Amino acid sequence: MLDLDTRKQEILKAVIHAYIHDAEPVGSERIAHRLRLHVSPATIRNEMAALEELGFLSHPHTSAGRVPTDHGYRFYVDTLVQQEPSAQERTRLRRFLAGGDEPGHIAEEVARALAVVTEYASVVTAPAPERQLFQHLRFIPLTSTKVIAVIVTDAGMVQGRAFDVQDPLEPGALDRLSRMVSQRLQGYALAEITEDLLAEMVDQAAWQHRILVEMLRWLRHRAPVPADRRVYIDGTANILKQPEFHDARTAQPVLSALEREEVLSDLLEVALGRQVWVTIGSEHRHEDLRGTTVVAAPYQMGGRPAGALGIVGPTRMKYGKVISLVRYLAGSLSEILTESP
Amino acid sequence: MLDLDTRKQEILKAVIHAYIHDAEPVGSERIAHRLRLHVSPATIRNEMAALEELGFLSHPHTSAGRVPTDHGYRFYVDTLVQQEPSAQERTRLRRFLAGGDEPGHIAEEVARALAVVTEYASVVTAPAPERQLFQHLRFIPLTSTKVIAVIVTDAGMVQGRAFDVQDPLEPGALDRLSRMVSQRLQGYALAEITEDLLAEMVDQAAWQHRILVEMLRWLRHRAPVPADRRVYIDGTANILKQPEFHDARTAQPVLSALEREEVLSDLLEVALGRQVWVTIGSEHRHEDLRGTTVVAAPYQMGGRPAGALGIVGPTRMKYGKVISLVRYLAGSLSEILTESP
DNA sequence: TATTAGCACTCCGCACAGGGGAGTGCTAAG
DNA sequence: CTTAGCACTCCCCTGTGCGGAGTGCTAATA
Repeated sequence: MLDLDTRKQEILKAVIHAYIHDAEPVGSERIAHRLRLHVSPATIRNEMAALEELGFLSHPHTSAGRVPTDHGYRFYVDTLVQQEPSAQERTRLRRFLAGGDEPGHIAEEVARALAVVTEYASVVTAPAPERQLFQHLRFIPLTSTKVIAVIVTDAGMVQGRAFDVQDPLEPGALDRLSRMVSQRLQGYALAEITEDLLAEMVDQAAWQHRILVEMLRWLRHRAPVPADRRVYIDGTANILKQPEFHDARTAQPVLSALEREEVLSDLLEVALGRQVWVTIGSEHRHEDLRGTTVVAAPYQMGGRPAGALGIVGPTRMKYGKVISLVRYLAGSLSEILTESP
Repeated sequence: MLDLDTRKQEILKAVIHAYIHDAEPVGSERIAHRLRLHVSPATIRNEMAALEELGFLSHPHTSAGRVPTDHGYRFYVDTLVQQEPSAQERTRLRRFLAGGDEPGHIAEEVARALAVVTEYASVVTAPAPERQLFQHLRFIPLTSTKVIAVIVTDAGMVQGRAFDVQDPLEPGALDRLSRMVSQRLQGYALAEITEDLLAEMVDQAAWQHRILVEMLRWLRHRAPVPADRRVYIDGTANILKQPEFHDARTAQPVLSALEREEVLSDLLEVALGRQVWVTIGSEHRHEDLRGTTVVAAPYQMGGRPAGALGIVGPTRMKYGKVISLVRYLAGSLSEILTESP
């Protein structure tokens, strides 16, 4: 099943290209014309019938042309597609990325850029803070019973939060505590800071037990803190431009799904171990997305996995362009994040 | 033009209610039935013709029923609509609001709640940090040439950022600087911290000139900083459920517009001075939103204006429900934000 | 003068039929 | 194995006709 002869491959590719191009079932004649093979439409028809038998193409009705199946697209992306982003797209993306000054917003910038360039929807996770390295902690006394804890990571991220302490604290003690914790946690990834690690310190400074415990909980459950593991999405309205989603009742479930953050995280998560990952139509775990294809790629920060970015579009997607673009952008982003902060 | 006799008002109201209910042009017979007035359809027809003359109703074609115009809706919301949220909706909203723990995410929670309850799209600005009061600043030395500045506001918001300093600094000097700036700026709203204010301090500590200037720029242009003046939107997919947006080509421009943050800010900005503000169809400045109605209301934090929230739906909107809901929620949010932090 | 019954008229929406066209699958010949 | 020829299928478009909803007008009524 996996070894199609060259001509079948060529024909499948041609059908897919034609269908991607104008969203209409393609007939044998178009293919015969398009492929500069010296074969007649009848031959093409035979081959197409075979491809249908194999599950790569399908038939809306008797006298219609062929349409690729998810299976066909899968074969296509696995073995047939290969393309680099054009120089034009590269510079366009570069310019987009260069524009962003505030590093906290890089994920949004990337999402916008992807959406504009591809004309599909784009999804980007912000660099995951759990992977960043702890660098510094400082307790700042606010009132006699209120303390602000501020954490700085190696990527320059600053996060803070207020804590209540039961006993009045003198500033000197807080400074000592700050220094102690800072030294102890130096170099750990945020995700690695566990209860045990803090427990050690509690021994040395019993009276601060409560604040340390609360801080730990903050560090770990900080889950929804601004600009955190948030997922940014942009260009969802682009989906409505696709003819397969011209009927709102088809598009509605898709857009609804894309409003749910867990769904988006799921989409990107599968890409984590790989270079680029494509999920096509029925391969989706989430039912409402069965009409779409997602192309996703992870990016790094200082060599460590930091997040992922992707594209959501119709299964009839410009795979060549999108895959190379996503790969390229993930690479660029990794570079930028590794150099700058 | 503004003094419609009572019967015309009743009829207009009935037409609008019927049309809101099932999105189809409404005829004289339906109204005659609905209104328990002892009048015949013919009389209703005469009245409706008059209302059309006055610009409150219109006619898709000769033999169709009547449809409200934007003008008709305007009159309706200005003088005819009045409704309080049902007890059921109140508790439902309360529960939603109670669920949120992290205060940084209140805007998102509210957006979600509004979208779920109304089944339209919702827009919420996060509490604007410019309005919060400066409470504390602390410089934290990272390396000999890198310093983190952390600001704490009265609302408990903590924001930080790294600065490069040209000359190596000793910690004692930084602490003194922290204390000095903290004292000086105490009680100012973030937006009130101007160049002049910092300039004073520069005299007293000439060598820190650069860091103060940079900090000022940070404070003022912090514009796109996480969880900032950001606008959250949710439930955009709900718009596709409305029959008037069943054609994707109608919905696409609307959803595209709602992806642009400036547009959303504009929508909410008009509400700022008022209690609730309704923008109907053609009243919109932004062309792509001419088919929609926006209901928006501002909310306060500790008595000071902090942000706004709103609903975007079709002009054929459940005005009674939505207006009261938005008003109610803005009030609740003000309370919550004023009590808790 | 306001209301109403009656009625002609308009126009939408739908069902139906028929023709053209695109594209297939089969068969038989090269 | 390829291909020309051909019958066949089914979509889609167009035109037609009809029922129904709803209007606007007119004339009669309270």
